[in-house]
Amino acid sequence: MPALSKRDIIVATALKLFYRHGFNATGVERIIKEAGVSKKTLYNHFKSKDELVLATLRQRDELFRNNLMRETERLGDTARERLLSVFDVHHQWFQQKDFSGCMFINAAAEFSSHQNPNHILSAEHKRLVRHYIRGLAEQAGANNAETLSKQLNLLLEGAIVDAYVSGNSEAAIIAKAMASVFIEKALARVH
Amino acid sequence: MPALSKRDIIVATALKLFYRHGFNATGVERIIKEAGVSKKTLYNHFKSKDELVLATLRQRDELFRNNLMRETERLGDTARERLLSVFDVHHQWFQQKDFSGCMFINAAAEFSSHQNPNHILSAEHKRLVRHYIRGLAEQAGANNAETLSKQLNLLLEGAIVDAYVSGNSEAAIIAKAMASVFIEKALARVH
DNA sequence: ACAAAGATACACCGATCGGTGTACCTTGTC
DNA sequence: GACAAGGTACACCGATCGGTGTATCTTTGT
Repeated sequence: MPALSKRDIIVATALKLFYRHGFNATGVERIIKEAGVSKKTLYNHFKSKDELVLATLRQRDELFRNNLMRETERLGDTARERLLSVFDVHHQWFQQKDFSGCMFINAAAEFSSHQNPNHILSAEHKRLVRHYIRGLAEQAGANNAETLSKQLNLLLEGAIVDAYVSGNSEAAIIAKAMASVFIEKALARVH
Repeated sequence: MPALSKRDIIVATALKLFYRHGFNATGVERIIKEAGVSKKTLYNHFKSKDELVLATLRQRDELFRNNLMRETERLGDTARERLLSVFDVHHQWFQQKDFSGCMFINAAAEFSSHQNPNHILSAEHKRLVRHYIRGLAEQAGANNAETLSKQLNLLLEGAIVDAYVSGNSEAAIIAKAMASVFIEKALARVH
């Protein structure tokens, strides 16, 4: 019994290639070649390339958020600390040599229609990340967890783009320092 | 003598299509069709599609920054005010019905290699926008114009992504409020 | 041992990709 | 009125696109 099903191999390979080279720029021929799988097998598991893209994005969302939550909780002991370690986790991410920006921002760029399932899923991913941050903000006892989560989320997005497009490897550091200002504000005792 | 040369028509048409549908997803066939121009004419002005993409991005950079500077200066009278009106200009941009995010973020997503000329030009565009902001910060007498410009730039990037991917039409408002915190800090009298 | 499931190789499909070659036609200039 | 420049239409190129059909082979459960 294989630890990885053919389907898993296909998704993992497609994920790597889509992330590295883009969606439209990656043909199914290349995916099956690198996955070591026949074209028939791919189309046995997925009705179309577009369905494969969607499955790939779903997988990425799961892997990304699981890693974000695990690492954030490893680096920070309290909810307050964790609001900041979110930025450290992003910083680590930006340093990885295969960092190619946020796959969901990239997907939104290629699938520009807001009705496109891939774009919708990208928005959903962003919503879920922000939801996690809002949870941390609530646990930390923030005055307005909703507002704080929107602020921190915006800083994260900015850092990702700056790190990727401009290659600014300290983007997360700057964003973290900015974040601390709003965290302090939101967690200050109301007097 | 035509007001617009064939070349200008081609670039303008390609700009619209690339921005709306993406680079790889837009074929030259469609461009020449909508531009009302023969394929030979296009390849008479540009050696390849990639060269057309580059020319298109250059044009976009010029148009975007000219508009940004003009509108920013129209909306704010002092340098301090203008540091904030930058966000108002972005807010207006986000409300436009043909808003499809930042063309340079989109380009970086599709041309992922940092050595790719289109990616390099995108980074250069971002650098020039930040340079403009730093100029405003200096005119306003900021303590550390370099730092402030990095902070405001990060907020702008975040707002653009949030407005586009998640369709958050108030992203610029949030970013502006956050920006004011750092502007206040940087312009406070040192005592 | 046997049959069903699933994977394989490979040929093939029409459409589209970026790009070229040819031949004609329009336009402004001297 | 001749000429060159630059435009047009259109056929065509090899390559690749996403996707399918067929026939064979390997694995799997019972």
